[in-house]
Amino acid sequence: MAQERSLPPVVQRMWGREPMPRRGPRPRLDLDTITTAAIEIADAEGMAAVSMSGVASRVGVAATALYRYVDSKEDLLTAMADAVAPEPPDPAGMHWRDYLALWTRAHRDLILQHAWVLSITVYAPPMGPRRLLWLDRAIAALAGTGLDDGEKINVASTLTGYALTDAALEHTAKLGFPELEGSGIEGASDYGEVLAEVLDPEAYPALAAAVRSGAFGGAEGWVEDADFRFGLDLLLDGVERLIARRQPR
Amino acid sequence: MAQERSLPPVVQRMWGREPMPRRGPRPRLDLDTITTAAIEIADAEGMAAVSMSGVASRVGVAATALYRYVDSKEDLLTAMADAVAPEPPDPAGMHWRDYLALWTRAHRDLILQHAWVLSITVYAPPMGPRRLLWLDRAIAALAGTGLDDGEKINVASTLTGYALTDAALEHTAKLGFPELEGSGIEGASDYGEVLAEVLDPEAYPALAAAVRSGAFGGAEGWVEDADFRFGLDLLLDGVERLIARRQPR
DNA sequence: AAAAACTATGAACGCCATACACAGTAGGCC
DNA sequence: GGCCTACTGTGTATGGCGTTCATAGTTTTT
Repeated sequence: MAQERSLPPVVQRMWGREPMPRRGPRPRLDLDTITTAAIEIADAEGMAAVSMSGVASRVGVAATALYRYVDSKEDLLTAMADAVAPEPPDPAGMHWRDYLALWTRAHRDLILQHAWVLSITVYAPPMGPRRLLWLDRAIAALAGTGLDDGEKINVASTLTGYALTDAALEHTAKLGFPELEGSGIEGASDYGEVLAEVLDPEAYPALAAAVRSGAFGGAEGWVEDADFRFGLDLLLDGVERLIARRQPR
Repeated sequence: MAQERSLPPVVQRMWGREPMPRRGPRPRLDLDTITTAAIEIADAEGMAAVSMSGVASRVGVAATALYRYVDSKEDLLTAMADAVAPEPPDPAGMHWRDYLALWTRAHRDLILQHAWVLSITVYAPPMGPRRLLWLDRAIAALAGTGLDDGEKINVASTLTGYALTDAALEHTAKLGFPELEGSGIEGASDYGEVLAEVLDPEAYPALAAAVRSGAFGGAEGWVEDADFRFGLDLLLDGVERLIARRQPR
């Protein structure tokens, strides 16, 4: 209590609490139109194309005008990361497991549709209204399972992390590896060939064997979504087992 | 086969294949000393302090000299991400579950000790010798479980992602949230208070209830590592169940 | 009508990654 | 031994970036 505790301006604006100035000209913008413009740029041209001046010119102001609404570019990025999230799916009447599977998949698809999210540190605990709504729905879905609130939050965090991980993997698997651009190596199966070329079977016995057996084969035997469902089921099995432990009937 | 397929220079250098020039002056550097210098800077002052000129002046050359060893800063970053990894723990004689728990924990601790890793896209499939060695050990630990190679790799990927997720969470929980710097909000429990202030219980019923019940309490009832072990056990339970399905005896 | 409060602007700063021409160096070859 | 050639590190330069600051302009209050 020794220190003034107030939310930073951006957080307030994220929650729609735009300060209404009593005097002076009306603001021409609000945080929403700014983040929307930034998101459009990121969607179209990638995160690298998002610059303060770029966003500013898209909304029709000078670059420096943005700093009336955002303290730094960092702020803008976190606002973007919240604003991309749509409404979460509705858990009404669904079994927790079905819902969480749907929820995690939707989360992953969301990230894949806006892959630039991966280049923001999404790991920071959510502060914005939309991501918190997702969290709320996940917790709600776990009502009646016997888990305590802390456990519910942990489950949601773990699933969020999994959605991120899988989205990132799928993204690089589809679009190729940035490091290998222009080297003729493009897909996941080529990745395997690279490994085969570089790996010393004595130093990397298990991995070399896996590569030789074609575990990175890619196209052949590829089932849409198989990898995602694999890990997801792993996690949900774990949750189910935890719930069973909490309700031993 | 239509295209020349050759590894990019950095990848070759990561694997110790430094080109030995036949003529001209001997190179004063190699990739290793460069990445070592960069890592020292990142460890001491954070990723933001890693600039080409900074790294260059630390190794005693002009900034542009680095481009003889690295095609771009991106390249340097991926080399760094590989070079921080120490030797993985030795799986000899351990049960797969014990080893993977140890492995994942070591992985997380590694990231926490070099938190700047989180600001690199670590999601790209590993190409460097050290991270691939970690992957090799995880696969090796799963020998004799009846999983096929693809499944083993998926397990390792999922655990890697979990280590990342948890490291990021723990990092921000300890050091506070960058967005809230200078606002008097510092730990995880303050985070809960912020949420309480901002959340509308009607729009966020489950989350608001969790917050009120003190699920973000932080210090009280905090057990070292509890959150990490929670998710890890979730995952390993899932793996165990999968293995049981593969070997139904 | 004047003052006060607030907005957007334009110019400027420092930093960064990177391109390019050049100077210096050292092995290969006659 | 001396030239050629390939290669390394340097210096300079460029364009872009995020951000600061003083200023001009606009609207409300008094």
